[in-house]
Amino acid sequence: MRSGESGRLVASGYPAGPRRRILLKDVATSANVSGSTASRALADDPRISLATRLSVKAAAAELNYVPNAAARSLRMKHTRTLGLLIPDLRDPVHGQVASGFEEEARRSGYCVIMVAGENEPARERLALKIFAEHGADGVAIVSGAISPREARERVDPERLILVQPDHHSLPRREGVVPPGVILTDDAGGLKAAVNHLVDNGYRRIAYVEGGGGATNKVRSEAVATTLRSRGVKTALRTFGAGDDTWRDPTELASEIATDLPEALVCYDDKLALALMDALRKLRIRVPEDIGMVGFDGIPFAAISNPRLTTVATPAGEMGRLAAASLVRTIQVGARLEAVLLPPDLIVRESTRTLSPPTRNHDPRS
Amino acid sequence: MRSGESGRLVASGYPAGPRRRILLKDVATSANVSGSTASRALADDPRISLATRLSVKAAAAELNYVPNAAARSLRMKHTRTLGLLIPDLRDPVHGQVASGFEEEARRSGYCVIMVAGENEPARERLALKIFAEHGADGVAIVSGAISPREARERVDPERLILVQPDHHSLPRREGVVPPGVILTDDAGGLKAAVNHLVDNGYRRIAYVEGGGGATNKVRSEAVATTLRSRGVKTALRTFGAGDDTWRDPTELASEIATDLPEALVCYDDKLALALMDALRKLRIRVPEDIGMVGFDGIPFAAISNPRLTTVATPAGEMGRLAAASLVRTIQVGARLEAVLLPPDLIVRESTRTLSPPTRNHDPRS
DNA sequence: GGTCGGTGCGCAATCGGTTGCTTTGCGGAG
DNA sequence: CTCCGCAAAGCAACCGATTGCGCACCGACC
Repeated sequence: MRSGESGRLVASGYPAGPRRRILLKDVATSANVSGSTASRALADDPRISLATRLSVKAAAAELNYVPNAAARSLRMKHTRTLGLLIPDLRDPVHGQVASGFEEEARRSGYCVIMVAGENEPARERLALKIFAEHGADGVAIVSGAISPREARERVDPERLILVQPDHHSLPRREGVVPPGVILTDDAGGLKAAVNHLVDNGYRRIAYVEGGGGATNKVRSEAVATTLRSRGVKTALRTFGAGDDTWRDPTELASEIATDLPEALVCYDDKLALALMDALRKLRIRVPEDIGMVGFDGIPFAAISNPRLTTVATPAGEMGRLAAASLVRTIQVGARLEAVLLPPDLIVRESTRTLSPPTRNHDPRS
Repeated sequence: MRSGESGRLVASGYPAGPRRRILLKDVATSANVSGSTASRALADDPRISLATRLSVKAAAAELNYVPNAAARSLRMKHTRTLGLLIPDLRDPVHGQVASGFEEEARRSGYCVIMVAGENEPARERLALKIFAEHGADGVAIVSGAISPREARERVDPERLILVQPDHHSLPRREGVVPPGVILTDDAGGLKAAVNHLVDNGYRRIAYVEGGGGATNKVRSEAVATTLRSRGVKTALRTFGAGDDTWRDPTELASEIATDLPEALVCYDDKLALALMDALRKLRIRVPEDIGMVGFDGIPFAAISNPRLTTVATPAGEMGRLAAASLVRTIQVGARLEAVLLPPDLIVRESTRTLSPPTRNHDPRS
């Protein structure tokens, strides 16, 4: 804001009115150099003298120059853009993933195109095509409905990463995780959860299903396996449709109420929370009448009444990791590693403990 | 999948390996026409004969042609891209807005670049610059930290829309809403909430602040005004710092507990829920000892214990509307109107009623 | 047979940066 | 005085799709 500046028109990135957008050429003219020099000056090319660089930059700032990404991308063959395909931005878990992904991408100078796939293969395929058209330098698919195989056919596998905070497309073989995948050790987390229950005297434990996907299967089996390994004789009961449909929590609750287990391990927090609400209507108290364990560690699980014991997964971290991996792959060409993140059992009020819990990870001091 | 096709290489959008990406020219060659004809054929230009159009399209499909958006944008001067600047994807309200926005944009053939501003002016300015570089055809700012004035300086106001589900940048003058803005009638919603409280015998009502922003002021004043208009003598008490900082719910709760009001109207659901949790630790029961009203209508408010009475705003709808308005402006050039959406009071368990509520909007049957 | 009119397509310019190669200019060495 | 070499900056091609303009061709009509 030096005084003495005349009323020279300064255009903004989006010129108001019919004013023409400022081009590199305008900057060049204003700095008395050619377009190529201006380009190199802005890129700090050592072949351009410092004085020239400075004056070009000054001119650019003065004119409020905004480069045209389309033109640059056309020539450069990259867009500094990442595609993020995610089922539902309203879901707390997916919101966390998206947030972490965007944050990390932004930190690395990438911007992200987000599209919601809504768990519909057709939409997901369309999204992937959009990413291709826009030349996304990398793509992350969060809990995709299409198979990893198809995904890898449609997107260069080198530039693709599959993030599965709550969705395992296939039951994994023991310890084998395909490359380019980020997921959590659901089985490990659930093992800790079931151990916690058994350690505290719970015996008649049931699992409540959520959808008929592979994740549900993984979680269900993890509960069963752990129960067996602990020598709990009672056969694991499961509630749920067993198919792809989500049962109405109220209906599910009354089914459960007919022969109350001692504890319920739920597919995820959302289900657990909804179930707690439904059970309350039936005057069934948690944890007095029944124990409750969720999965995901969504924020509200920490302030529900009772506060929910849950297996918390690092959803935000998964998003961040995905973006970071993609960027690294793009920039140094290193192949994406598979990552298996450990979840964390957070013991709260929805399960009673015989003695005070040895570890309480609840971040709410 | 006709038989007889030889093993011709079919490239995908992202060719695996070193295979070159398919260009329009390749399609043209394959269909024995020029590039210009191919372009026109794919655009269904009537000047191209039907037969040619068909054969070009067949070739494009066969080769799995994916147009280069950068090249197209460069020439066409538009990108079919919308920019969405939003504070935090993890927040349930913002997630709803983002979800609605993306969905509607997608329906109209636009894709959206999302960036989180984290309530920091510097990040928001950067985001706006990114949108400009990428040539976003329209921009929506959700609850921006920068002033509407500055926003309109940085983005062509014709292409900008301000969405304020939970953030009023300025206390509005009576009934005057600036153009290009979508917001909710907070005052009206809160009026209904306070009326509900007064109608049901609540008198000593307090407001709990959330941050020191203009929204907080609007809401606080709406409560006060309604209280006065109902002839409730008790002066409105408010809890909160009065400045930009959010108080710790536990701390807030103990302050409230020293002289318990009959009901608390909270800045938003998140605060109300956190407060309910904190009050529970102090053995204060809702609604027996104190009534609770939230604001926003986030999903979890419907299954909290007790279920929260709240002023629900149509966050998803605001997002959808923003995208739709932007698209309409872009396509037909109509100036954006201002929209004031009515919120909806949902009476649940956190406020006791003298008689059964006349209307119960709780969607959970 | 020549010209007119219309249909169907192709040539080449264009969008706005980036970059390989070349040109300019200047100081110092021969 | 000429030549060499290097530093600094410009020319022009290029990225891939779109589009104004013009050309070729064909049947029809005078």
